[in-house]
Amino acid sequence: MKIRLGASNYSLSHAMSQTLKDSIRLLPRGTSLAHEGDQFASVIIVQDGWLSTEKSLENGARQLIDFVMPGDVLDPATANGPTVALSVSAITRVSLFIVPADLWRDLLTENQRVRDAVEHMRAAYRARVSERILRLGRGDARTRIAFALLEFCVRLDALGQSPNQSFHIPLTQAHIGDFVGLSAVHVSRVISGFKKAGIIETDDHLDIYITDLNALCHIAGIQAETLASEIRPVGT
Amino acid sequence: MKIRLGASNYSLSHAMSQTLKDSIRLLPRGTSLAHEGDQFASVIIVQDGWLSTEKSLENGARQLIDFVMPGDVLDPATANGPTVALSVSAITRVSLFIVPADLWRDLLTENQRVRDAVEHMRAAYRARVSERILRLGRGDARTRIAFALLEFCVRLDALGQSPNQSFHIPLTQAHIGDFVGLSAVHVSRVISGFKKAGIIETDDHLDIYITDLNALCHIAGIQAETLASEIRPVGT
DNA sequence: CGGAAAATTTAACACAGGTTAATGCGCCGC
DNA sequence: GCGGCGCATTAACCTGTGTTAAATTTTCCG
Repeated sequence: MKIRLGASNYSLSHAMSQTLKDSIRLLPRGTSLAHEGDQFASVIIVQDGWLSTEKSLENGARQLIDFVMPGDVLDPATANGPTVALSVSAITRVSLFIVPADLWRDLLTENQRVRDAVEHMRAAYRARVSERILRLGRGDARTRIAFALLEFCVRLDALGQSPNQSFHIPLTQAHIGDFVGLSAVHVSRVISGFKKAGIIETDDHLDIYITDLNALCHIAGIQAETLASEIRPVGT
Repeated sequence: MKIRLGASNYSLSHAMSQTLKDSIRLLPRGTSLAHEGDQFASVIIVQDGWLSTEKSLENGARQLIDFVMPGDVLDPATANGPTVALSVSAITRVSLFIVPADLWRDLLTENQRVRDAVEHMRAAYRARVSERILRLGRGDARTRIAFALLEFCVRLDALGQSPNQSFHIPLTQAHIGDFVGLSAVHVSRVISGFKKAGIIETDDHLDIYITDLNALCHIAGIQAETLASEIRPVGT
């Protein structure tokens, strides 16, 4: 059996394949996989579709922590073993592996190539999150949204889903707001502004086409090359 | 030789000890270890003192991404190999190991116990960062600062440096502002408010004593128990 | 096709927190 | 003991974004 990690597929040992067969799942859009505070001692490996991870404040305000895309590994463990700190749900229909923690540990132990791939993806995750924290803490609304769009573009590009800066994101503007810490209303204002300034165009819902990449990078506060090389789940 | 990871010390093989001897450093406060964009292919293991990791926007606004405390491992790698995405500097005098990436990989490969300890610390890191992103995106100033104080308290407690909610942090209010995405002026306003409300007391610079833990947890939007168990680098 | 529900857009108003600047305070070096 | 400097505090004013609500457009589904 093959498993997708990052942009590559990995063959597994026969024994591991047998064990993992049972952990394949196909879930409809909207499925909730875990809630903050749940016990959940597994790792999720997305093969197709998007998941979101999110947390909420007591007043109900929601913050999306990350999107989990095809090839990504989500390990929701905290320092407190099986208790998870975030909620996980399916933004689109997804296919994924749900791999029990001990099995995952075995897999990492037995397969150096997988271990290296996972290390690489984690480095990409940390870099991505650092960029996002910077803009959440210090960027204004335009900076945050511009960066989010560029992040989608780069990550989808690595999946071959963003031919020349045009790509689809399965999100509402409310999702984007919850991701960058803004109200949905303000997201609308900012995106309208980008359209009027000729920086992006949209079809339909959120089929986005970046018409002025340099302007968007400038607003986001990053150079196009830097972005791709730091953040992208696959080497160069 | 022994090395501190999390709250425990680990003995290394003789060969590894010999190799690591050369990587011990003792650096004065203010030393800069790496800058955004540098090439830096090593992992840093702090034995004593605090490091900060930070990033800046083009307009100069600074955001602290994390504090690296004794026993913590900092791996600044991005998806792009040796190019780092953040700046690292010494907030206090620090003693640390600077371990070249390939050596670090060998260490993880050869020593399962170290690997498990590192996994555990990373899970703690991810949980901590998720909590912080939530408050950066959706919390107001009081929530963010209350949470930061609690985070310090819990992390220092795990190091035995926070006897009954009183602890020292080697930071200015400007540091705190850069950490939680607020101006130094507003940090002052909020902290004064906490003092007047009888929630915390301070000596000197930033020797903090949490006098009303429940109130602070309530403002931060977290239960005291949850906080400790998720975030803390050492098991329960 | 039609009607309801969801998502977006726009406008008006409110306020949390930024900015600037002035003041105070403690510490250090000489 | 004195001057200087970094840090904290306080006040006055301003602005970016939230909130609410209403109008419009799109999507969904029978």
